[in-house]
Amino acid sequence: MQSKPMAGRLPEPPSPIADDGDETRFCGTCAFSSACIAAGYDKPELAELQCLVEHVGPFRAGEHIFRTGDPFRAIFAVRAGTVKTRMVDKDGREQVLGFYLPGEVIGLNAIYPEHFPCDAVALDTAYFCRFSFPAMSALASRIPAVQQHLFRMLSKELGTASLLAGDHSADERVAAFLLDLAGRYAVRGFSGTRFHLSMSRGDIANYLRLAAETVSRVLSRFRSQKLIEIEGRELELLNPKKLREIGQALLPE
Amino acid sequence: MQSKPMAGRLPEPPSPIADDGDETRFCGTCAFSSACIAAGYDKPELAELQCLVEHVGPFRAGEHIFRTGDPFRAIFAVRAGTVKTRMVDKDGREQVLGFYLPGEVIGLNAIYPEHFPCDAVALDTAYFCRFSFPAMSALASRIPAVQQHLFRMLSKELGTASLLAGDHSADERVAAFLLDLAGRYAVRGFSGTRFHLSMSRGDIANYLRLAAETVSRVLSRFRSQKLIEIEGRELELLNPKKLREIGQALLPE
DNA sequence: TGCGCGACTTGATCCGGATCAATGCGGGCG
DNA sequence: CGCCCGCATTGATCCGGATCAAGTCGCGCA
Repeated sequence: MQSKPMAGRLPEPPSPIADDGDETRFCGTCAFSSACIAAGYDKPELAELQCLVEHVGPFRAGEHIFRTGDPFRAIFAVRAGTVKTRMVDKDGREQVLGFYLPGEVIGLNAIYPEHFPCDAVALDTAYFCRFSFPAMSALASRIPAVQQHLFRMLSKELGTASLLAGDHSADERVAAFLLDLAGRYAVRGFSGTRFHLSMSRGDIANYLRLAAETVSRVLSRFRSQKLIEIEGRELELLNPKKLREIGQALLPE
Repeated sequence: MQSKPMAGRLPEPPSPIADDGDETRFCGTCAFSSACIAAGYDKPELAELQCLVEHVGPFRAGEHIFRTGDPFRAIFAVRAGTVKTRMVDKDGREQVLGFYLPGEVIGLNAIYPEHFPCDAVALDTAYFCRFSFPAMSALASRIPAVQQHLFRMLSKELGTASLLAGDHSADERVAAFLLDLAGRYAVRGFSGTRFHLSMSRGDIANYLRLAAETVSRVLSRFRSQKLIEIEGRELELLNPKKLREIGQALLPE
């Protein structure tokens, strides 16, 4: 499915990894980092956060991090790689709910049902930090910053869910999708103009409620209009300004 | 505070009201009720919950409870009436995000941005319980049940956001919408087969990403198929089983 | 009482994107 | 090496729902 870390043919950009490799500190780009900072790196609370986190992985492309119906015990921060979440209805039709990049968190939508309501599937080789949720809750009770951080992550995800709402044209959706990805890479410190699409055209289409052929056509047209350069899954945004005009109805502000 | 719902008697059909009128206890059907019960009705903590809640209203149809950009200070539980939330993009196009019935909570998606990302508009005469969020957070830190309840409400809303995802036919969407409303009324103790649609066809259509004409046509067809009886905004589900078959792809399980 | 307006219904036509189909491409594997 | 399979691109056709257009109903208000 996806080319292995084998550095071969193309001079790929370095694979984004959100791990500074320093065990005594917490990933600087992780979604939890601000909670950690607020708690204070030097305080004993941070040590507790360290205690309840567990590094898991690698998962290979196509492997499940969790499956629909699994009992909810933990949330996961993506340390490296990319994940899609999806629901499969009883007719077997897949519905992609979202893509998650290094530093982002999956599993929050399982708190209420207490079971995962969707699958999480690795799109390439992926590593995670696993946070026991009971321990996390307990910690949140004692450290307001941690509680606040959980509230904010949940609330934030509520906001992004409504991003793909609305009846918008294929052009708008694709442009907004590319800019959304770009922005999320940029905020984690990666390039916001050149990156690798870990997901297939089919996954993008499914996520955007389009047909794979439509996504392919729109990308081709964007390329012929010099808005992007794309070869396979390697993408470069040539004219983000114009893309933003196209996708503005779907983008924040 | 505690302004009693002024006896401005409505000549309307029995409007669902989530307020038992007992000042010393909390609305039995409210979304917060389980948190209160967990805290224990007799314990002093409940008194604190009582303190931080403020009854507001009435709001007349069309009035705003909050507007896009308002600073976030509180969340609101619907005590009576119905609310829609909506975003308006810069072209002035409206996007309905959801409808909220008595006992449900609005404003959770404003925690992260710290400003309301959408408008909340009363669809009929509506009353609310207003919960100061800073006070609520503080209380959550001391009462695990309250914290857990907030987590669950947030997580639950994440789940419902994905209800209208997916590319589904107009029939599926409308059937699922009616059953969703029915289920939400039923869980609050109201009739799950006969109820009033507080929102216009246009609002329903906007929410479901359809045209108003399409919604009208589907409802007419459902009626001719004896699946529902509908007159104006008064609705009765005649064949929920069949509706469930139609809307199954969009419904939980 | 009659007017005017907004909500709703129903019919006719149009179009964006889905679907069907053919081809190219690369990679894994026997 | 050659086969096969899944992903991607591109072209041709089709269809569900949007849009345009009329007409009805109900209600607030002068």
